Amino acid sequence: MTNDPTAGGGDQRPRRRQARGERRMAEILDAAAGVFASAGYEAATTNAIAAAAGISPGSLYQFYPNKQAIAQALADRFVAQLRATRQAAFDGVDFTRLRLAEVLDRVVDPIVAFNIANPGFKALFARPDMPADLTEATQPIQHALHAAVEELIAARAPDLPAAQRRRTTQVSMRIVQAITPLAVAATGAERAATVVELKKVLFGYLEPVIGDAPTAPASRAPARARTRPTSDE
Amino acid sequence: MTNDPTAGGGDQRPRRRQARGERRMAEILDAAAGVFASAGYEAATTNAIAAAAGISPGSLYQFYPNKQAIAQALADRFVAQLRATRQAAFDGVDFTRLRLAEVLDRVVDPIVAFNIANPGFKALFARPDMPADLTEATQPIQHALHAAVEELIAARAPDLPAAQRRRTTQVSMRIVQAITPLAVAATGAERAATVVELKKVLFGYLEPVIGDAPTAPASRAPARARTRPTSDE
DNA sequence: CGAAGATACGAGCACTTGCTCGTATTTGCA
DNA sequence: TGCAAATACGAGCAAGTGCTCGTATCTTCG
Repeated sequence: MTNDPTAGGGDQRPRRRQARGERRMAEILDAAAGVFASAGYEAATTNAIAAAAGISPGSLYQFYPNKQAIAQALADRFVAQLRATRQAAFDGVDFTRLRLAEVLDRVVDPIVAFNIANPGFKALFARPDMPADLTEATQPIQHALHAAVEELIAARAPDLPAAQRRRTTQVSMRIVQAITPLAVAATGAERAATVVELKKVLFGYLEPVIGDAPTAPASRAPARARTRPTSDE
Repeated sequence: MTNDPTAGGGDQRPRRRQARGERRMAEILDAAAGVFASAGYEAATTNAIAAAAGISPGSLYQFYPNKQAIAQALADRFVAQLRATRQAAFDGVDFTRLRLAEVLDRVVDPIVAFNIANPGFKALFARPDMPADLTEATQPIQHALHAAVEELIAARAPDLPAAQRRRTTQVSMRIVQAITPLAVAATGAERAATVVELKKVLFGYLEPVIGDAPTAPASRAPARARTRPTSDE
């Protein structure tokens, strides 16, 4: 996604890579994820990333022109994984035929799992200490997630005014963003209990709005909510 | 609070200040609050703070020995205000005799108002890009808040297991921390609507735990919850 | 008044950061 | 095998940071 040789008209030819080089680039991203996760974007030094990857600073700059390009490539990698996660959770599922508790299970669990599997993700995306253009890279997927959630709410509560629906969506996403780190930081039973709390919060907030019971009969043909295509990507 | 001449046995005598100097120190903190708010702790430069305060870097260091001391003094100032806010909201109030909706009004509104009145606060306390000892400065007040909330929950739900009570407290506070910035960023009706959403979230989460109705009869003598002294400060 | 100390200045020091450059080694391919 | 390109190195540069220092002015108070 980042090193497409045909992309970027303004750039010089993006240099032929050997298989070894491709591997190095992935290793660098792995190292960068760890360094970003534990230090944040600003505090993470390129020398530290190079050291973590087991190479010299000069070698690092053979593959990425600057620090931001590293973060960008890492962000692209995260975005791709998150997109896949989102698709697995949302696409092809008719949320009008599930109980709210089931909906929450299907949506929350993959998100938590993703954050556990990718420790650097939150550090890179949720921290406020990064250049604006880096934050922009995350916006497509943020928007896609927001749209998916808002669509879910619209399907179950078609009469909710648009402004209120937007607020409900925004608040719900903030809740997930706020509580997920708690679950990630915990382990074992405490982590599971935290996830349960997260779902309780969402249930208590959303139940009055979109109801607990399915809004569509279980034996009907697929409702429109699943066939409406997502607008981005 | 920071420059108590009798405190800090290991330090040299902390220099006699003229009234002018005291004013300068306050001006420096005002300037620092703005710079920290817009740039974050790491990105904020001492030269920028000095410039914002209208003085030279050298003059700045006549009053604060280093950058962290500035942040520390600013944090102390915020903590004092937040403590006053918390006392006004919690002390002398018997939360067992109020409906949950009233409890939320009494607790949430001052917190939101405080965050609106002190834009630098969140920048200094909620950002992850600061030294650990700086974060520690915020812990007394964080703990006091946590204790106050946990006590509130304990008063209304005495049978809740301690571990669950702690989780409920932690999650509730995270929710406030996550949604409050949304309210601060909004204005007018949208801000009010966001605060309403925040209270809805808390109500939906807490109502199954601590109930909506008062847990103590309205005509009794003051219950224990208000007389138990707070342990810190 | 006059001296001690508080306040003020701003060039610049010591250090760190992202990044470069000259050079050496390895790989792919004819 | 030979050679061009890719990979690798690491000392060190330019810029930016927190902070210092020598010096000058202003306040306080005997």
